[in-house]
Amino acid sequence: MQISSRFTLAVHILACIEVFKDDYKVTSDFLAGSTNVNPVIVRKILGQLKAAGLVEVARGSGGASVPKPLNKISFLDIYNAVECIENGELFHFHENPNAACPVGKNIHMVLDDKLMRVQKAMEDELSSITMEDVMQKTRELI
Amino acid sequence: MQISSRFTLAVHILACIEVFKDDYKVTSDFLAGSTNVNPVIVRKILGQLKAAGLVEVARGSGGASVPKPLNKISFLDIYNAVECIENGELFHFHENPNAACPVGKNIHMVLDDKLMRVQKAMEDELSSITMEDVMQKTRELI
DNA sequence: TCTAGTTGTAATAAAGAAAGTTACAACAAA
DNA sequence: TTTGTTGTAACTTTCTTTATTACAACTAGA
Repeated sequence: MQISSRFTLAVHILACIEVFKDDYKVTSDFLAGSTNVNPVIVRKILGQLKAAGLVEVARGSGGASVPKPLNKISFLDIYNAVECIENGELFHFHENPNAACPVGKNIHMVLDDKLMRVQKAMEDELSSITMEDVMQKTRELI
Repeated sequence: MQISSRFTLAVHILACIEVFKDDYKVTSDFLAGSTNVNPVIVRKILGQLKAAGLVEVARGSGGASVPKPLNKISFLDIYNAVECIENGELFHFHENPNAACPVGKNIHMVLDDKLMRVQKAMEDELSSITMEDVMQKTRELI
């Protein structure tokens, strides 16, 4: 199972806001045009980013902006903002293993810390990448 | 989005085979009892593990066994066996970003290597954990 | 050889998540 | 007041996961 495209979409949106901030009012329709995604979906993601303090959205007049320095916005911040993971756990466990079986009874105790190590390795790497890195490479390529 | 429970299920199944190998014929029904999962699902996962060379399953007479040393079976082996990820990519990208937009045109070039770093960090951690670690802790707890 | 138990697999259903779409009230600036 | 935008609800479509039933193919042992 893959991590949903909301994450790459959110990064794309933040990059767009930054690239076009001086020349355009960056509305959900504008962003929908660049991402090729439905404007309502864009607005939902903007809402999640806003709740996490990663964007500001002008009600009524329209347009989004980024209120923080880009090197303070990590991929982990974005991931946590848009990827609503149950209990914050990356791995989904099969429900109700048989407590009458010595393996079933202990499987959670055995695996939980190991799965958490894997999740943490991924999150650590996510937190090492920022929107500043994205913008640097984007500007190189433009 | 979470990684499907097939992974934890597969680890549970391998642990069961190992714990009960001397005392029981470990059939899909037996495993279904311990995991509390439908026997057909268990057989599907056994099929995937078999295709990856991680178990052997006796056709007809029934029963599964592990043909490799447990320290040679990493979580990454199991993950790759059961988690059928599209193109092997952890992150799902939004389709067809607008090539007429400077951001949309370059978003893949900008993100692909960064996303791969995250995926690799996760896979490296997965490959550092083996079924031997699982069995050691399981035996401690039993 | 026959029987009993098991595997492999197809077909189908049920449930949940993701993404698209339409519609519209609330809002703010000109 | 008009115009364009946001926030959100409601509904749909599509896809994935898991469950379930059914059964042919298979093997060991009686």
